[in-house]
Amino acid sequence: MEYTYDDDLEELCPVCGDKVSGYHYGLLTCESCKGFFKRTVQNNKRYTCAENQECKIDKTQRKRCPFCRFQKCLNVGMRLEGNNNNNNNNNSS
DNA sequence: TTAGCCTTGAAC
DNA sequence: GTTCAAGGCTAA
Repeated sequence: MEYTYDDDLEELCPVCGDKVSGYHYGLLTCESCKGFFKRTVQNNKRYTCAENQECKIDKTQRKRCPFCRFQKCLNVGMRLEGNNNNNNNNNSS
């Protein structure tokens, strides 16, 4: 058995770093990001970053910066509707 | 407002 | 008929 989950594990959200529950919106994300992304996009939520929109999204700061969290969601390639955002991510099956 | 769990629908 | 994903609802 190899315990290589020390640096980065494939079973972690590329957004917040929580444990993924499965494929959501085209990416492996956690239930939190799923509900957050849905609530944000489906309700046309509008957040504002108090800094430079470059906050580091972690499991502790993700709740502090919903704007940067949502930004990262799109940055990793999440899409709710037929929104096709051109973004290339390194993901090989 | 965020996270989690449950239910329903679609695809295979 | 079964499996996976998305959506909805509830709880903290």
